[in-house]
Amino acid sequence: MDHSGPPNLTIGILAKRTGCKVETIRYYEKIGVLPAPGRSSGGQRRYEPGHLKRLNFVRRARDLGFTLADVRSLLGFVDDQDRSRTEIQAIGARHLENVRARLSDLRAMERVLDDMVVRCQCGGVPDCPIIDALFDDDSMEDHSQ
Amino acid sequence: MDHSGPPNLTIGILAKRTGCKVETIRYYEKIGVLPAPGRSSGGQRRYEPGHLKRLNFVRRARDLGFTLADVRSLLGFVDDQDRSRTEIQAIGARHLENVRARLSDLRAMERVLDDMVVRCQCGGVPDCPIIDALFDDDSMEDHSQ
DNA sequence: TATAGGACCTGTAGTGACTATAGGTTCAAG
DNA sequence: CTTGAACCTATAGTCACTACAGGTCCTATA
Repeated sequence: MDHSGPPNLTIGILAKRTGCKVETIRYYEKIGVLPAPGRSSGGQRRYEPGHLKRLNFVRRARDLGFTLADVRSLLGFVDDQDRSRTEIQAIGARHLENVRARLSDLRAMERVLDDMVVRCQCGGVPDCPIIDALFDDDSMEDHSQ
Repeated sequence: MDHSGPPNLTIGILAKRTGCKVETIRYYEKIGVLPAPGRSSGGQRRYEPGHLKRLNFVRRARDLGFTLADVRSLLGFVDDQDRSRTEIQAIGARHLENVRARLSDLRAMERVLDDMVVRCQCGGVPDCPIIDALFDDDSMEDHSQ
């Protein structure tokens, strides 16, 4: 009748709830991003709600393209609330810049690729605009920036 | 007075001309993307203009985000001109789709990050919108799409 | 209670596309 | 002939996982 006991969060359930793979969870534990949980008598991992919350944080940050190093920093702020909060903004802003740089690269790629694919009604390699675009010097000289 | 001899393209010059690092060029040779050049009497690589052209192709394709596997395929078309040219377009089109998917992911990231950073005038971790956004469930539920 | 089979365990190796390092050799200018 | 930059090979490291091998545990059903 006592169902207030431990929620018996196995690694598989945690995986399902967070969208992480089981191996990834073990990997996060190994590299110290997720604290080691308790174990069952047979040695299997048994998690608590805090783990779920933290893993969701990690997954979400990763989805946003933060590196694991960034994630570690961000978790540092969570774990040690006394650290400067402006650093949090700095990480966010720095990452936003990264994302915007990648965006502009990708937009340039899209433009060139679209051009290539649309123009490609080629009758063979010697006249293929895709191949040509890659061999010739003009098309991509500085898409970065 | 004979300056029609071999252009003495060393690996360093090739690197400078293509924007590749020396190590990357040796790596491309090892994995078979760039053919092994001749050697000097002392065993150093001496390239010919064809290598420069091919390496430029590889670098440009990589810049456009093609994988090395794609590059290998594309070079296959160059090396064996009898293969179906529709495959070239297929590779281009498939890659364009990839690029567009990455673009839409990045745009979603940008939106969320910008939001986070702009709103972050936080006075500490407990109220930091960046940290909150990562802990709470709502903000990012499906940016992929 | 026995058993089947899914979930779990550890440890290691592989992925992609390089990059870095160590420890040595060659080349070309002065 | 010497100096030092550029080259050589081979190996290990990077990031963020992913996959595999070879085993153990847990639990639902017969």
